[in-house]
Amino acid sequence: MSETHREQDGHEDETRAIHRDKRRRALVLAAYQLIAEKGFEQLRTRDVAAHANVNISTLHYYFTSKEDLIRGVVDHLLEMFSTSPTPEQELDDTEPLQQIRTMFLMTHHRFQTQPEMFIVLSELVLRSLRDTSLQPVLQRLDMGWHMYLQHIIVDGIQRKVFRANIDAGEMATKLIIQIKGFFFHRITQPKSIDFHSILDDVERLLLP
Amino acid sequence: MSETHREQDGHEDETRAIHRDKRRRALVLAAYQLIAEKGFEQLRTRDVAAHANVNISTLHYYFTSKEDLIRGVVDHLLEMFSTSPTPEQELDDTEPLQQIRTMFLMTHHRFQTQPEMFIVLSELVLRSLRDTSLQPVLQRLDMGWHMYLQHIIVDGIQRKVFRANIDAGEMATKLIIQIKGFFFHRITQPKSIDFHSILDDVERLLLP
Amino acid sequence: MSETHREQDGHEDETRAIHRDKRRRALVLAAYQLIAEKGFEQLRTRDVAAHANVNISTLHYYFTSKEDLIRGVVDHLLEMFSTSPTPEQELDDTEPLQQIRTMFLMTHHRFQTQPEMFIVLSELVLRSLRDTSLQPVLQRLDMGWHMYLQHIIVDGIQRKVFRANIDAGEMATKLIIQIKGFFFHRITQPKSIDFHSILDDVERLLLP
Amino acid sequence: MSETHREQDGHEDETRAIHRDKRRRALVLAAYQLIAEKGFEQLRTRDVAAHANVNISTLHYYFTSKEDLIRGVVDHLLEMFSTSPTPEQELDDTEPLQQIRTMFLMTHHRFQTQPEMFIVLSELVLRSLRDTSLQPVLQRLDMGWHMYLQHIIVDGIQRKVFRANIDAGEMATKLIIQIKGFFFHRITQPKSIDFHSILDDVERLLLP
DNA sequence: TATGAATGAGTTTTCATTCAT
DNA sequence: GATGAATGAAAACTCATTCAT
Repeated sequence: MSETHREQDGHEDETRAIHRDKRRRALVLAAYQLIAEKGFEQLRTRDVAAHANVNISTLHYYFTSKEDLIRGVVDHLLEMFSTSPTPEQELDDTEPLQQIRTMFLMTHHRFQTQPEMFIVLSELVLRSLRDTSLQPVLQRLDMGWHMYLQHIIVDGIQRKVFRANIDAGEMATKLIIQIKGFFFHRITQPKSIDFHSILDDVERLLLP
Repeated sequence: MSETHREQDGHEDETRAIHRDKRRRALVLAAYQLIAEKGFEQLRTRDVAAHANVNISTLHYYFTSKEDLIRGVVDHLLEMFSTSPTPEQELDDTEPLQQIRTMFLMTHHRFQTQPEMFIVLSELVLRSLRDTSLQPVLQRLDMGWHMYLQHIIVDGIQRKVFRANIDAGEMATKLIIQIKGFFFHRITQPKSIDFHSILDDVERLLLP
Repeated sequence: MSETHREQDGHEDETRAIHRDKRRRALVLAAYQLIAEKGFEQLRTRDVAAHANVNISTLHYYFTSKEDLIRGVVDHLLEMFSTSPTPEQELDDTEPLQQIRTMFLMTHHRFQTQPEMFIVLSELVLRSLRDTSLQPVLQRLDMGWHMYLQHIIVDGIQRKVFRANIDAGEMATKLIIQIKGFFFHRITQPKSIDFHSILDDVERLLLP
Repeated sequence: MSETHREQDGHEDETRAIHRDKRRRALVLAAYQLIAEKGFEQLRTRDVAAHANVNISTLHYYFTSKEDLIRGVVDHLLEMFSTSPTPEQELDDTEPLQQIRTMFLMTHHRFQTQPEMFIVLSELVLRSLRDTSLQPVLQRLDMGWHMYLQHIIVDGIQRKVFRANIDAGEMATKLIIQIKGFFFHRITQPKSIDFHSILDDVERLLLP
């Protein structure tokens, strides 16, 4: 019987898939924003549903449980982090130092424009202390970042732009620590330091 | 019944005050440990009471509310941070560089022996995003730390041990950021870097 | 779309009726099996639909409500009970004692091969305590059975195979009670007694 | 401190234990009656709490879960069955036949006065098909009954009141089946047969 | 005819808090 | 001081049913 409507079904399936995706996205986004706003401590499925303008049952139609929804948020966050600031294609075009700079500044730009990203990430970091399933996810995120930086640094050493005696892996970690520290410190001391000052130090560490 | 012991009232008051303090401490400690273990998200007053071996009503006898108990935890944490690693008296005795080193190593030592302190602190930092009453508390904590470091750095500059062109306040902030970053990074990447390597960089930033 | 096939409407109606019946049957059967498996307490329309490989909405297209579906199950059960073991046509051919025996053994055979029938029936018996609409249905089922047995017994008495002083109606009830008791006891004590032993007693009650 | 109130505490503890028991009993009784009234299918913790005149939370203060409450009902039912109709002490005093009779009549009397007992028991029997933890409980109940009857029958055979060629164990089972069958049949056919008629048959089976 | 989406009303369970003793 | 008892409000989750297509 479905065969008589095959072409329509195809379209309908597509439309439905899109609709489904939309709703899921809306719910994940609502959850994401509420986590940023209130933390996991005050995250309520009701609020999420309300923010997505759907009934609480609808939330459970798309996500089997609160944890399932949170998994959706984690995926969303990962996606956000993986999008813009890893412009690998430009690796050969630009000077290594400039690349480091760009990366720092892009990250900083995201602090300003999308602070929720870092808040939700921090919430997840603390949560990973209890929820072991988060650990590999966060480690992969760090690793991707680390590898990207290490790559640039190795390149810089080879080009003799950076000091020869740098341990690239260690240095990459140090850069990450600088950024994490800067952000985490910012939460309590929003105006304590200029990000460029950090960047200057970083350059000093890299250049001969 | 207090009437039967009227003469001893003075002593009893004292005893009671001590007892009261003991109970409060026990409850705060239980809460503190549970926050470190499970985070605010999973903090339950019943669990706190159970860990302190008292009835849940007893908890509410000593703390009017859960928030009141958390305030107690904050005070406790502040006390812990203010105790050992601010040996101000030794400021003149020692070399500034050695003081910086000692401070870094003492903090690191606390990471190892009392990781809960940093976990609870992190939980509070995130919580301060919503609970504004925490902000001044955490700012004061940072400030105390900052002033201590700034003091050493100024001293180091005057003694010409440190570079002359250092902005002492900014540098103090940078040191704090290094430590915060190191700790926060540790949660997800426990074995990524040796703390001494960070310390080496810090020295390089300070020395001429 | 039905307009495009207008001429075939007659045939289609038939096909549709058949299809409709198929679907209903599939749903009823799924419900029947799930009641046997999990009881009314755990009967879920979603599970029924899933077992029949249709969408939950499809279930509601064929049955206006859960209760409607259950009515379908009752009808199905009644049909099952009315099919085989009432071979009325053979009544004159066989010896009354043999007929009783056959009936007992056929019922027993159904215990073994289709235990769900008796489980679902028991569930319905208990349900009839609350759902009065079930009462006449179950009473009719019993009555049919009773009349069949009574018929045989009367015949046996007339043929002087059975004792003359038997109250045929009462005896029929007693036989039913034996079977019901045997089955209900079996649920908790599956291996406590051989069915033939019961049958022997029954014969003793009937024969002079 | 508790030592100063030791005697009072003792009394209080006692009073509390009594109170606690009362509440638990009230809740179990409410559940028991609601199961008899509506079956497990319609058993709601809210209704139970309402019937016991307590808040739903109070129910959960005394029973960790609905299943826990049901366990309480099972215990209650077991207690009810174990109380009156096992007058073992009179075993030697009375004639075996009279004992059998008494037992049948007492059971019948309970049918009339406390039909819920048998309804709840039947609900549990069906539930035991899914909840295996009920199986040993119900088996023990049957076994106790069985042993009691077997005991009487053996005694009757020895006293030459009963037929010599009786298999006491089997006969005990048959008697139980008669009673179960009678009860279960009664649900759908309340007025189909006189219990004494069953009893007469039983006597015929036992006596020479 | 069939279904994915959506939901209202309810289900058990939890939890901070209060009360009487 | 301390506690067992009790609870209102809310939590996540469920389920039969409806609706639009």
